[in-house]
Amino acid sequence: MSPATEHEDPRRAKSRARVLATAADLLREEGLAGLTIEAVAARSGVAKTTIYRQFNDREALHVAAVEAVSCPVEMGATDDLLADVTAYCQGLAAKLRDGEFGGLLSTAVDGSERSASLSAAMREVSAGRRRALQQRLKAAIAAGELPAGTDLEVLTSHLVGPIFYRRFFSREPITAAFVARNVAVALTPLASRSPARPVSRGSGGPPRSPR
Amino acid sequence: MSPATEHEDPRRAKSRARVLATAADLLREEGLAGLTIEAVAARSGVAKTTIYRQFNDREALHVAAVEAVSCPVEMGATDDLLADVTAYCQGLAAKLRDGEFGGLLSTAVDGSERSASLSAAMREVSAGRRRALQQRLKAAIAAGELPAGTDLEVLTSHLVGPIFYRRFFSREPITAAFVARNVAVALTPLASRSPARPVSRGSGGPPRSPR
DNA sequence: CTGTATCGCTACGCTCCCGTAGCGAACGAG
DNA sequence: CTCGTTCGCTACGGGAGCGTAGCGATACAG
Repeated sequence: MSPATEHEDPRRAKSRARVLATAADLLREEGLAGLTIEAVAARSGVAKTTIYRQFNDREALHVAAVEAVSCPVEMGATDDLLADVTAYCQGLAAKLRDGEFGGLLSTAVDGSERSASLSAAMREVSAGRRRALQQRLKAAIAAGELPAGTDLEVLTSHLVGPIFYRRFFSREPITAAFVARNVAVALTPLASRSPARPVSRGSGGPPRSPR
Repeated sequence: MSPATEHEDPRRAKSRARVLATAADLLREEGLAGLTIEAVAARSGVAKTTIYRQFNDREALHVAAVEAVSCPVEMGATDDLLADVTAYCQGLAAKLRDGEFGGLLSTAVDGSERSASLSAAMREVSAGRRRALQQRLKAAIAAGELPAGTDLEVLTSHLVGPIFYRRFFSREPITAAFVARNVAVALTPLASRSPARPVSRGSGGPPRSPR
């Protein structure tokens, strides 16, 4: 936006940080309906006028709040593809479960339906989060851990799609066991059968948390 | 609720139908924020007071609207598992793409985060929609089209999860080609290799609709 | 035909939120 | 130290929406 990273008045930066943090809290606690400029002002201690000086309207604030919580998931790089990907998906599941991320995302889903800028932000945040996964899978192909013709688009969908689906639509608990099974089923038929690791179904997590 | 299906005053039923239809329209067009009793009254022609006589508050109306549009997807029962499931998923994708269903669901995602009753409604609608798919897959196991140990929970997640993920999170277009590839990748490694149908990757839909 | 349920209408008090304006005080940069 | 920016504060007019109350008119049931 501003040409280069110019010196920004620290007061301005501090205000914005507090506003964005408060906005995220409000979205998480009360949903899209709870994000009002007045509520943000009251809770953050930043004056309403000051907020309007940095954000044109509620939507701009929402977009900024979503972008600010991009929430990357770490990706290991061992020689064990299944372990790396499983760890990644477990990390993603954990962030969706109890982080502030899930509550925030749900508001963005509704907002994106009718706001081009929010929709774009969602697309970007989403793509950015999957990038690490994509790269690991590409490396796996290069290393021969996955067949050359593997459809990465579909494979990543299989890995992360079900987690989101459970979290926001079917609303069943995302157990570690489910995530592990999900990854195993997606990868095992593709991976060159390694001799030492049969990847039995249902492995990986606690033996199946009852509820 | 009422003991048996007692005779309901047709006036009451008609009011409710009009209110629910209008509520769905409003949700689709303006999101969760657009669902106000006053707006429903103004657009539906049903008086505000009448609405309050049947729905306690905005949330009750939202729940009822979501339940009313349960939107089942048809499931074929030929002897071709891949074809049946692909058709099902294409139908689901179509409803999410351009039906009123997608816009409605997005509002329910946000609402479910903070409303137990909406969350329950989502769970139920979700489960109901998948039931046909589950049954077809179970029949496939019985018929030997799928191995006995198949994890149905994970498999259905692979089939429908990616479609929802694309629609609401990554916000990429859900092409027929993608759906077809998704189903093929999920089913092919499991299905007993039928002699006549190699299921090449990328098949099934129109050769890849550009946008 | 008669009683009852439901309707639409109007009006009300209340709360919340929007977005803007003008002010003096406080802070950071040079 | 001085200048310019940013801040917090107060105040305002206006618009929506909530949920309730009371009214006569009307459509259904027996």
